[in-house]
Amino acid sequence: MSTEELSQVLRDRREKLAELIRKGTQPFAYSYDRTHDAATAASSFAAAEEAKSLDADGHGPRVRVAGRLVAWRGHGKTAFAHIEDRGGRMQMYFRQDVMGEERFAALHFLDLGDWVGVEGPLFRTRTGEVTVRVEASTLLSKSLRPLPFGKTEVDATTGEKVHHSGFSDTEARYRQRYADLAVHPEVREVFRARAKVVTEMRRFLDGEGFLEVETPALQPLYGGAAARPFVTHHNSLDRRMFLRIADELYLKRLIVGGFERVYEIAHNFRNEGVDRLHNPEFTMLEFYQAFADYSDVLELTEALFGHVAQAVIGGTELTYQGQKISFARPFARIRFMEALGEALGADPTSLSEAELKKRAIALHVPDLDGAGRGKLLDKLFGALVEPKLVQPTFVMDHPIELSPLAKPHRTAQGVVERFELYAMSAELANAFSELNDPLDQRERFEAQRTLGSAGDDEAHQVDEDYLRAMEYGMPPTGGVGIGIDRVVMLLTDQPSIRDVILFPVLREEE
RNA sequence: GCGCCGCUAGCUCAAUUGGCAGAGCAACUGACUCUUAAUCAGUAGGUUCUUGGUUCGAUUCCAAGGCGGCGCACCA
Repeated sequence: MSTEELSQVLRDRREKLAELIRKGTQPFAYSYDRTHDAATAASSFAAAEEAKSLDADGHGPRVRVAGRLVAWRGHGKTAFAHIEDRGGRMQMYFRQDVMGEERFAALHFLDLGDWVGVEGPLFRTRTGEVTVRVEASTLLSKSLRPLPFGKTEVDATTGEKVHHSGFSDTEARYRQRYADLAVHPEVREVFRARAKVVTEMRRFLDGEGFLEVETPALQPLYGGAAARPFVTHHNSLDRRMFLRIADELYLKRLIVGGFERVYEIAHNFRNEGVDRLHNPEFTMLEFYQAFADYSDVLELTEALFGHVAQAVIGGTELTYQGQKISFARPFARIRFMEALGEALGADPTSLSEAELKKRAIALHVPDLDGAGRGKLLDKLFGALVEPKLVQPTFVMDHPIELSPLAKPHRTAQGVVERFELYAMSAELANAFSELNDPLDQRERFEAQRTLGSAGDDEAHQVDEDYLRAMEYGMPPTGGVGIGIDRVVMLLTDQPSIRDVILFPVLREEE
């Protein structure tokens, strides 16, 4: 793009850059040797005050700090500014009589968004803020495009932060996440919290003796969930391949192989709609424990949630979008059929398929064409019970038709040993006593194949290799999948899954 | 896929019934040696998402399209 085509603000910056280069300044430095970040500088000054080691002018330790220039207030022969680095914000005080005329004049070439390094002693201003009395400043990288900085004011009476202007266009914030992050420290905090969630899940499972593994994202057959896949092609093998919709079947192969406790934090890909709770690419934790059933892994799931909540938000109580939610153990437990029966006013097992369909139609549940008994039960549950599940609730023992990979319930008819954890009316986790009878598994696959040929494009595929693995012998196993993005949404009070994924899927720009 | 809402300066937003497209912040020029939404004076900055239509005249009305948000559907 030629200079003439650029808007005025962009042109100004390029002209400044050209002028800097003419003056012999390197506008894109190679490195900067800093001694402190904003946080360590502030604490070292506080320590010096405590030790009464400030000099006669009130100066504490000398520091070299570096960061992005985020605020500038010029006052003639002095100026105040803030830089922001990993440790927070740090104020700088520039004086012509301290820096000398030439260095002070060079500040004219700085813009908000520039990366700078400064050096000088720390002191406390009249208003009490720890500040660098800048003796020398170095431009580290010139910003050629203005960042959409807002301004924040602290309300004198309430003490609350008031935001002025700023960067609020959601589309631009998702597309230009770098700018969103650059001007919104609170967005950076969300993703720090996300990293902590993942770290703490690992720490918890490692502590329980689980082995972290990696299984294929590129799969010859997809499975482990009911979803449409992304299809791709391997050129040199000339073979169709799928991006995984789940890692479940691979993890259970590893259980067959003798790893008794395994887990994976995996990206799954599902070729489906995008909304507040769904991104086509998302992150799931799955873990499998040999010799355990779903009751055992339910206990483990509760403990894991407790551990993560404690580590990330310091407790089990939180507010999500204005609603108080408690992750204090034990979580509520309801049986799928009982909860549905209560909502229907009739035992769903005693209702015929036609009767169920009539009920669904009466509730204006759409898209019932070709829905079998399992799907009808699921639709009715989704319409009648799910919206009520705001507090963490384990929904137990689902209809067998819905769960082709789960073991039949040891006492109840027509259901499997399965639980899903719900909170804020969204599914957070899904688990079963894993089906380990290869003959039963084959029958379930065949039933899925029938559904598939009847037009259900989410029906499970028959995975012969998985059946072969199970024939070698799979120990009784409990397995759990947890949607990490949704857990992060909850713990960080974010309304959309896009707010916890750095680069969410969007349509093409323009 | 359907419905509703939105798209105007770098950012956040105005614009009467269809009548010269404006403000705050950012930018630029100047003043100012403890400010913090610094202040004060001045200047500049526009493909009003795109295409087409109606009209003497369209940011405004109509049609189609694009992108986004929300809701619905889909997502066991």
